[in-house]
Amino acid sequence: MTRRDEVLAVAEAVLEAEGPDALTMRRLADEMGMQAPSLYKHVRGKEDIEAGLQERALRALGEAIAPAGGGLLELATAYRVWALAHPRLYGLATGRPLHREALTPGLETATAAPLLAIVGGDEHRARALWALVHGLVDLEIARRFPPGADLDRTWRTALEVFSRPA
Amino acid sequence: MTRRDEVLAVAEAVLEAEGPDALTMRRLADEMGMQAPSLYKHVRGKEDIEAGLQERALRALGEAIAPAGGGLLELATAYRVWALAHPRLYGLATGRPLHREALTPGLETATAAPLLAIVGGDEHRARALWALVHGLVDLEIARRFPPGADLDRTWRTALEVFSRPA
DNA sequence: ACCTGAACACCGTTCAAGT
DNA sequence: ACCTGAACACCGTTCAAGT
Repeated sequence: MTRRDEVLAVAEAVLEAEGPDALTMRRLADEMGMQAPSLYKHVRGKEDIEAGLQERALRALGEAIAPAGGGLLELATAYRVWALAHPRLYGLATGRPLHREALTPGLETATAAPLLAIVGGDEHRARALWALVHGLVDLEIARRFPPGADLDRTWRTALEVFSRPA
Repeated sequence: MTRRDEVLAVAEAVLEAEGPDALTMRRLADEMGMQAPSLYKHVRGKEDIEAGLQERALRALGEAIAPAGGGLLELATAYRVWALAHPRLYGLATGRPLHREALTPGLETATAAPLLAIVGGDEHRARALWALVHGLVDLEIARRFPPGADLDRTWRTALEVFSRPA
């Protein structure tokens, strides 16, 4: 556990518990018992922290959906459950451009592998499926569906459309 | 054109041209030839400005997709074109909770009407379609698809899945 | 190698005061 | 009714200085 990883762990906890506004350099420093300028000895800046959180998010999401049994429903459910359990982290990893240059090579592909596998290796269908699942999760996290909407049913309907054979 | 609407028009222009970080009270005041505290005579605060921008976004998006001919492809294309032309405004209106209490009554429903119509009035299918289209647009705006991805083809594939009869 | 205090150029917002 | 200057409690980041 390097000092940088400690910063990232604290950052993830603060982000998830109190939201992006609470994720400030001064707050992280405080949490680690140091002054804000000292953070820059362990981390390049706030962008660097966000890049690190994206890496952690992809890794965790990938692990969450990988062991899901072969079915589309299982995969989608695992995706949904993880995203709803880590909404801010999920948003950080999908709602803005990836810091790809800072990512462990192959991580992006590895995370997406279960999606690709379930559509038989067709990358276009995999992207369409990703968009569907991401859209559902994103709108649910942002509470953008109408207040009374039955989201379980929305998910079921959406997945039925996708599982219908070509 | 009330003074509040002037603020919103300036805010939209700044947001779309330079991104959310440029959207500051001081910048807006400057653009209008006044000091930052004076803005509070025309607008309740930054939240109020964001609520006003959401209203403008929904109205404009609704107008953009309403006249699209009956086809799913036309509707989805109009949605995509508008969103890509106003990416930050689109994000403001879909990437965070709606300030529903500040919205013109019926606007949310009116904006969604074309989506609902095209699936024959089935609200669950309408939400699934919205999630799909939103997911595609959101990931495209955030440049989250792999660098070389053929997004036109992704859209085509996604819409084919949806148009297949039940 | 790691940490500090002071500083710089910013934020959103409040408030007394002016016209 | 509208605008201002000063102020408050914040930001991210740099830098000289200490150990």
